[in-house]
Amino acid sequence: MVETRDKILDSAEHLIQSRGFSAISYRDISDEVGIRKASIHYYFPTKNDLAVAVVERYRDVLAKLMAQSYDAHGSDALSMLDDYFGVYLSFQDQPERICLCGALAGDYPVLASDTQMSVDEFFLDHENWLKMVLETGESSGQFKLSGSAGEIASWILVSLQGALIVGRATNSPQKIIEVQSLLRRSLTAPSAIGGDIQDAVA
Amino acid sequence: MVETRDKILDSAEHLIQSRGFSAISYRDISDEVGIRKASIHYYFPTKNDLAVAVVERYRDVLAKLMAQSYDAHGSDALSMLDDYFGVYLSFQDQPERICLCGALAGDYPVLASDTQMSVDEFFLDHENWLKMVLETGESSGQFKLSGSAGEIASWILVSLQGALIVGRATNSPQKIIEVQSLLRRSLTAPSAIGGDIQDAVA
DNA sequence: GTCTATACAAAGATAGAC
DNA sequence: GTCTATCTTTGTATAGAC
Repeated sequence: MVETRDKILDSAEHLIQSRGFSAISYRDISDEVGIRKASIHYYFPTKNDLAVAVVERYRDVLAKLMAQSYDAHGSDALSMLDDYFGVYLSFQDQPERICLCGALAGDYPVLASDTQMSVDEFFLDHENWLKMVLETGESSGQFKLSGSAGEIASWILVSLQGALIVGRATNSPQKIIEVQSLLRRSLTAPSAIGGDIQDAVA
Repeated sequence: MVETRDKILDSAEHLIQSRGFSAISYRDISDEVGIRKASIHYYFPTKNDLAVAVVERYRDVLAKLMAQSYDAHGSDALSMLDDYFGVYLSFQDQPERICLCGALAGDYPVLASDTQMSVDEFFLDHENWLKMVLETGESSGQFKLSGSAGEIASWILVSLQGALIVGRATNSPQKIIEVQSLLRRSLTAPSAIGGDIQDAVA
């Protein structure tokens, strides 16, 4: 049986992803869950309490996914990268939604400080994990890095977050696939293959 | 002398950039401009009217910048690209702000349809201009494209927008410089220079 | 063109019955 | 735990005087 608390979190999560934190209300959530506004306050006294809980749960889900990916193929950086891309690919059949923390980052200055901290840590989690993946791939020879692992990790993150946000506004969900393809290429192709070598040397 | 209408637009613009569209009110603007709420309604009857006007002005400013860049060095793609990067670099000394249309894209589903259209067109303007720059650079040999010009134009746009949004949330304004450096490298370096060639051939 | 005044709806939040 | 009822503030928007 699904707890009321979880239903509230589910509703809040997707409403924030779809409309943004400032634009949603206790009324929106109570309509969806089928309870009264006051009942939400029982679980989450303030809107900020709700925000923190939603982000923490979201962080955990993603952290588990990343940990599982590492367990499954911790020495295969390309597979881990593809697992990470898969998270963003899953937004394709929910074109109204973007990453929860991407959405909250849009409202960042109006969030309470503990919500800000959670969002911040979400991004750092991902950057650190991606950095590990890139270093693994560089060691194994799968990747050829054109900059520091940390910088490229950050680039991957912002590219994908940006693709979700801009892609939603331009009705182009394929942006995510395109970005993934280009990122993959720039990491795996040391370029200058075949006919290009002459140009590179010249 | 600065018109009241322009003061309102100035205030609305930076408030949206800083806090997001849903989070700002006529009161916020009236406080800043020093007039009454009702006076804002004289110029912009509805909040949506205000949003459209702010976006249209912003679009025009950027379109003029891009046109000027083309006039100044229409055959030097690298200079045009650096001009474009300069727009995003200018956010470094205003760390609370992001691109107006990046901010509005975060609220996209709750915007009225004509505001949505303007935001959409803003992004298309930039993609098209970047595509032209990339094609120019490819023709002249300045750039070596690892995908279609359109795809890479989109990638540049989403990378920079993402860098602004995530960079604000992680207090890392240097993300913008890092992304620019990596983008520039991936466009200008056919990689495999010097010692790397052996690896590429192997 | 800017103001005061106000209408009306919606917001977050709390008290207290059940 | 969930409800009804209510408080208080804030929001968008309008009417009409000056």
